[in-house]
Amino acid sequence: MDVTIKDVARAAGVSASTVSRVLSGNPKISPETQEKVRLVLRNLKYHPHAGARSLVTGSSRTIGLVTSRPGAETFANPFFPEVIRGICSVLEVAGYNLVLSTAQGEANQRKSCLDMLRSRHVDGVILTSSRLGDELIDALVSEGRNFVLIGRPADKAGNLSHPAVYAVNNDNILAAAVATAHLVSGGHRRIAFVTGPQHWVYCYDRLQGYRQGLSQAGLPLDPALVQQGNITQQDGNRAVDRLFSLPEPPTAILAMDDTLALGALEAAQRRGLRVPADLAVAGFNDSPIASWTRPTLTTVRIPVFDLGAMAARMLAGLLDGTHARPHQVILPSEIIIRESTAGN
Amino acid sequence: MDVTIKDVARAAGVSASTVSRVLSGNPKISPETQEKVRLVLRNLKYHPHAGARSLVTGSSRTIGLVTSRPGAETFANPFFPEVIRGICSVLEVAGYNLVLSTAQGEANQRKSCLDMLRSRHVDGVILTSSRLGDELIDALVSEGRNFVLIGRPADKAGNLSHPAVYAVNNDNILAAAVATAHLVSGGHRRIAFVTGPQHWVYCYDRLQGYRQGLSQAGLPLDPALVQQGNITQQDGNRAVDRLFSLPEPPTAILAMDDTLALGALEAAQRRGLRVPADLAVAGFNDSPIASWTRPTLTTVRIPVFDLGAMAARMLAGLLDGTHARPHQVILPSEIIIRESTAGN
DNA sequence: GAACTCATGCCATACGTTTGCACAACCCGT
DNA sequence: ACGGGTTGTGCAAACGTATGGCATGAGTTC
Repeated sequence: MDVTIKDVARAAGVSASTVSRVLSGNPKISPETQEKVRLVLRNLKYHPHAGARSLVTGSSRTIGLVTSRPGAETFANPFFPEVIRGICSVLEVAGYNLVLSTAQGEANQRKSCLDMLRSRHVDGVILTSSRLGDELIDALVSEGRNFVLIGRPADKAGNLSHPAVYAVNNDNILAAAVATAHLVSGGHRRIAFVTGPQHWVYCYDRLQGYRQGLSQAGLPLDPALVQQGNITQQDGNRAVDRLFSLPEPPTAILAMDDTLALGALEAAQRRGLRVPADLAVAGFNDSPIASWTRPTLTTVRIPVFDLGAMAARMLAGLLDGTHARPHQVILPSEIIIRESTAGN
Repeated sequence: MDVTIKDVARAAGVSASTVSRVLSGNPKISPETQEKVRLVLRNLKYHPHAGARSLVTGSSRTIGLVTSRPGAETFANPFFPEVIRGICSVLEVAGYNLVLSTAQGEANQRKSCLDMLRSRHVDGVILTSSRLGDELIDALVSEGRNFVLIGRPADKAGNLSHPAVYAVNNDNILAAAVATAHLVSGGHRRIAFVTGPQHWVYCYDRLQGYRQGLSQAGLPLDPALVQQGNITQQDGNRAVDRLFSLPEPPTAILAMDDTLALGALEAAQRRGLRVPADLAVAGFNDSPIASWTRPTLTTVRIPVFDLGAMAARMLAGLLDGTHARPHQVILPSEIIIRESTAGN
């Protein structure tokens, strides 16, 4: 059997409570006793029982991670491992473990997340993305749970919905507007937008940014130029096919994800279009592939590692009571201009 | 406060033990009582306290994941997210949660892994890779822990070390030998091998496969043609630089990872070499980038998702006592021949 | 109607920890 | 010598759950 705090107490000739206090660094224990207990702790290779501890303290030094992005995207671009790396880099020094939800699908994930909190008693949760009118966020708020969102809490109409929710995000609207402006500055007047499911806030926001970019340039929005699908290469292909069956095809495509941009690039070249001469293409995320395509791909770089690290830092601070700071923080993104839009 | 099993018992007019037995599906409870209790469980939104449960049962329906690969590789290729996807796909239906070790560095990870088992009482562990003479494996074996290795347990000399350890792997030796044979069949006689740190078993194995491939073709092994570094693009660059400062440079390069192959490709082209005419290049892993390079990259495809799923399946079976099957399973890999070796 | 079986559900205990409270020992100033 | 404060340590209760053994009562058999 495992060695318990009582075994240590007996071996050290003190009471269990004393051992517990030594463990928790309680200053009211005399140095000699501390030494004595510490020695025994080491000799007996004592390891605290996290379950028992959480039973009485209510906390488990554990936080949950919900990766509510669609599976295809999750592994197609480096978002997922990068954000985890960022989170771990902070959590390691803060002394928390990370529990992953293994659930797939919206309803399952919502259930799984709430379960981590209610049953497994994780101290808090990080969500890696949000939906318009996200029910999980509603539930977490109404239960008063500690959590940080990577993204932005938005209602069904796309407006900021829970202003008190801790969130870390990049300004997707601005980023898409900047990318659109970049294409405009290349002389483009008919710019298409290829996007994913609009229930994802980040998809929605990037579309808003595109619209904003157009209107700032005084360009009309042609609904036929907005192509929506899932976030796969094949959807990128399809978008190009549809766009080029239009009476007046676009001269530039802004895709809300590199995966889509890749698909668009592929389809364009298969059609014999020269990129960027006949069609400019830009993407989002600066995935490693973006610098290997021919032509290389213009894209918006998102600080994914920092997004994760900041979220973890906020959550850890929140739990330790050391974070009274702003509820929402925006990290800067950066447009990386490469050959696929070198049309100036 | 949370609703406990006693609250349910009181509301249902039964004892706590009865509720517990209903929860665990004990057949000695009459159907009527079961219904009554189930109703109250739902009404009161009861959620079991995992900590308390693990305190008495010793198990936590949780398994740990140790990602002992170097950070650079972890996020450069899709190995990490893919293997997690595979693991989760199985664990979700088996009803386990996944705890990630957040530790970095060998010693920390070893400590963190053992800690998950001893303190957090995870029921088992999956290791995503192994070292020659891996001390973590020794420790796990000597403590009699339940774990599955993705890879192969090897001693300092590279020989199979713990034959009873559950492991799932692809045959890296064979795969590298096949890749080497492919290059040989393209007429190459001077084939270089670019590899990573030899303390990783999979690096070591792929080197063995390369040697084996050479000797099967009756070719000598020239130590100068074996370049070792870390697993980054830059190391791929450097390898080419060194290889082409040799009096007799190679006509083909086999890299043990696509990241290295990418770096090699880049450096070769910067030197004005035509690939594959002047230099053939092949990699490992079939990362998405491999089909976007010019020329596209020949590579060995590893069934990463299946590796994860199989490991999870073995571990879950092991814990439920339903797995008496083989201790070591080998999954097939496949060479994907593309332009970068189209030299026949 | 007694003895016996059997299904059903309760009691008590155990799991390993933390923590409020009590208390013993000591020091200090009077 | 005495009261009043410290300082260090132990006692015991609590956290929420699972489970072996036992009590209860109904049904069965002679």
